[in-house]
Amino acid sequence: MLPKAYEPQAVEPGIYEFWESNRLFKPEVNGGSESRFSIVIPPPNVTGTLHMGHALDNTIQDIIIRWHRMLGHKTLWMPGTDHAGIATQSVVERNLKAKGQTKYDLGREKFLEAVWDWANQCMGGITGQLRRLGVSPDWERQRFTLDEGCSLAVRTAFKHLYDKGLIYRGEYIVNWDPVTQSAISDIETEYEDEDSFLWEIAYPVAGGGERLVVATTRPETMYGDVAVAVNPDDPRYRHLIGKAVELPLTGKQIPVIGDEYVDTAFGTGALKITPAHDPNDFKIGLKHNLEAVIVIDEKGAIKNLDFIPEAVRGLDRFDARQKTEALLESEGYLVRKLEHRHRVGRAQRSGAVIEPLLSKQWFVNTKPLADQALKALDRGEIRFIPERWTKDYLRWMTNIQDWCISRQLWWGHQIPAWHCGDCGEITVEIEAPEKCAHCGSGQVRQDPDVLDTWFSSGLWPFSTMGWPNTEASDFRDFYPTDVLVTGFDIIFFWVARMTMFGHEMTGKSPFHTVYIHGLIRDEKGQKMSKSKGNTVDPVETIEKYGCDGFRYALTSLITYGGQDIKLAIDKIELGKLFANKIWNAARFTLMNIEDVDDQPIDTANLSRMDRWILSRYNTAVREANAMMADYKFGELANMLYEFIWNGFCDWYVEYAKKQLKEPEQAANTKRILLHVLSGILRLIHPIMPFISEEIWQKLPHRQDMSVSIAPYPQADEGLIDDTINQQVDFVLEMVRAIRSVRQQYNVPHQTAVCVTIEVPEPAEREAVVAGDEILNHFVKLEKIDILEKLNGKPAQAAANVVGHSRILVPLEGIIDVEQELDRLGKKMTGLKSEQEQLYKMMSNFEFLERAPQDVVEKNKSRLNEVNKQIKIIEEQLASLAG
RNA sequence: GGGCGUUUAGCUCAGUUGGUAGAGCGCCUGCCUUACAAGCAGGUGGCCGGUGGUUCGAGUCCGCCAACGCCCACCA
Repeated sequence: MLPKAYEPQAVEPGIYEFWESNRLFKPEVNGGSESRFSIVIPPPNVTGTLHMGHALDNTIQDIIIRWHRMLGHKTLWMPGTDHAGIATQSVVERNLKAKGQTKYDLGREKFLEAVWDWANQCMGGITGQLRRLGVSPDWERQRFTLDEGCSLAVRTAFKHLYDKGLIYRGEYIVNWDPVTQSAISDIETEYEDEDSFLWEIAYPVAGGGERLVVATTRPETMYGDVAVAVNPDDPRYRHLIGKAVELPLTGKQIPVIGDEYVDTAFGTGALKITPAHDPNDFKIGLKHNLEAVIVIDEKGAIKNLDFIPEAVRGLDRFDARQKTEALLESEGYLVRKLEHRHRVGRAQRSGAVIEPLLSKQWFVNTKPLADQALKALDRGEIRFIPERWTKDYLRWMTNIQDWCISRQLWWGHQIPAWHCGDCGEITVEIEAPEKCAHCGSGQVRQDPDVLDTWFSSGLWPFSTMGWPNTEASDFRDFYPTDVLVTGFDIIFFWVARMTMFGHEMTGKSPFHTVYIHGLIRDEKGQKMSKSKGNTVDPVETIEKYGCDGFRYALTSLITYGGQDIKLAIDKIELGKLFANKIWNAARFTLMNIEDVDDQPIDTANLSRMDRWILSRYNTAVREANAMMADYKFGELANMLYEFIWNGFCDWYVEYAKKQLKEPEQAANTKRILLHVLSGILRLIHPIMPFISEEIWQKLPHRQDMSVSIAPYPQADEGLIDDTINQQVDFVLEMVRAIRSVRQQYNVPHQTAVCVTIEVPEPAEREAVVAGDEILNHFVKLEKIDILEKLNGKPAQAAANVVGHSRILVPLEGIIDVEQELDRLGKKMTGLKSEQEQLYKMMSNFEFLERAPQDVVEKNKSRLNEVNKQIKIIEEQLASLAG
């Protein structure tokens, strides 16, 4: 006998172990299948911990994967982790710092060993947490972005792109993070408005008392100024173009140049040009052939250069800003300091203010790659769900900028480029070359930089499948993959890179569908973040509520439009209750079908409730498959909840109690209970894998060792019966109406009552007459009179209406006239307003003319019903008054 | 400056070919009915952000406005 309440914590770990040890997540469990289906996991950071975003993302993937596996497809979910360059290296550096060491103390080799140790130590953490989430990737295929195969893929791709001229090395302004001391890409920087100042500084014009006032948000960069630009159409300054101004505090002379870029309306209309520390100035500098003077070093400190005031040299850029301001003020160059709000770029990872810095880096020329991906989008080879993300993807791809891929880190894929010590040329090879390809010198040294983490992530859908070996069996069987599931925040970082690389390296889109889900927010709608301290730990939540309840909650909150999800604790609570409900429905069923035979359901011998539940069940099956195919997971979860709880439990199981006592029905009822329960377990399994498995193991006559490989139910259309549905639903509505009356007068549920039902409509009468046993069972009737027409009026009866029918419950002596008048009066008000609206429509000539016939008919019959109900209530009110 | 999303019952949210509103929680009432009190039954609760339009008919389509949120953009 099953325990009274479902205890997820007690069963979940054992079940996971059962799946894994039986290797049920391997595609080979459906070995003979022609159909293939594959997903690659968005590899979580190897040193990371599972957060709500992962939980949602992986639950969705697991639902899709489990469904396909149960459909019998050869299904692969490729798992793995990401080495996450900056994130991982920073952690190890921080740990070293706690010991008073830096990476330089260890040296590159020893440091990398330390990072590997750390990564290996962490590897089980995140994958263990994924297991706790119940997901079903093929762990035996687990990959790592820095493993041998992925590394080979990275070097191969790099060489391919380099040879094609799509990777180049050059000196440009990059986003420099002074904390990690590395370049980062454009999309790794985030801009936010911050309060600051606009400094106006006077640059004396050479040879005369005139002063040219520039406006800047970054006075500390002035030492790197090489010119002042004004708009050539600006009458205030036009005459100064070609002249020189003095760069305050330095004794330097710099030219005034004319450039249309300068906005005459902003600031003073004069722009200081610092090519080495501002991307726009860099462009202007190139255009005017200006030298770039680097005055801030990689740590963000002012360089030790002789033209810079001694007091400023070596200062951090923000201290230098203050010091410079002070110097300018004391020497009379500072004109004004205005409050100014402007956008400040910060490194996504470290939070440091980005220093635009001129430096030599590796870049991917992305335009040609993006073009291929865009063409594929045009051809419809890839689609986004929800569709609106297509536009974002398209816009970004269309305006794509070259991608800075080199990072001044040690942890990652070291760039497979070797510099020649003799001729200075670069040799790019997949394996380390012995000599320079250009001059044959043996003095070759590998480029010290590593690649952006997203470079290897971009190859993930095929590097994990064995590429560059295009004969690898996984590559042949499972590439391209089918669907990619992720959050919108990494469409540019990852999805775009995968499509670009996919087309370039394999000639194919790496997936045909990109399913984008919303962000998980806290119950107030705030973004969850460690710094805000509002994160909810999925693993803790699972421990507390059970994995299935949690997964149900997440799934039921997913919307068709992919909106962000506010994770309300109520919903998780509900998921837990739902699991318990399933548990108890199973408990009841199993208790009562111990001796069930293994014969098929005798469809020639079905009660009306039998036919009803089989019809509803098959409808649910049909819808479940359709919703799965359409990625409508929220609707799926809610539909199954409704069917299981309100359909199966509330009505069929209750009615089965009666049928089980009747010898001629018991055997078939047991078969039906088992059939529907087995179906429910399979239907719900992709969402709630543990409880469905736990119960599955206890089912009599089951064919499959695990529900995870049992066939997903397919609808038996022959059992879907709209007539029986409507008729039984009508009777159940009547049950509710009678219960309502009973409740109104506090009739104890054990007390049987007499009911008189007036059913003038033939169709309704047919339903009620055929369903009187149902009525009887659900409302404990002492006596039921079903009449076509009431003869006389029963005194002291409480009344209700359903359809065209009148329900009378004679409750002699108990009737409270006041209460009854009030109750019927309320009902009347509602009916009257509905009647009024219906009349209005039915008397509207244009409505009758233009509305579709079925709508007119529907209105007509509803009006009929409303009129009848009003009449009945009027009669009852009259009888009460009399 | 562009673009996107959200605005429906006290709360969290469904509502996809336009036919006048649903769920869960909460609240109120009655029940320990032999699967489940983590439950059962009954009930209360909404001019669907505002405004104009298309239509016989709009939560649902279109325009404008408002609030909140997000993304993108080199104005120093």
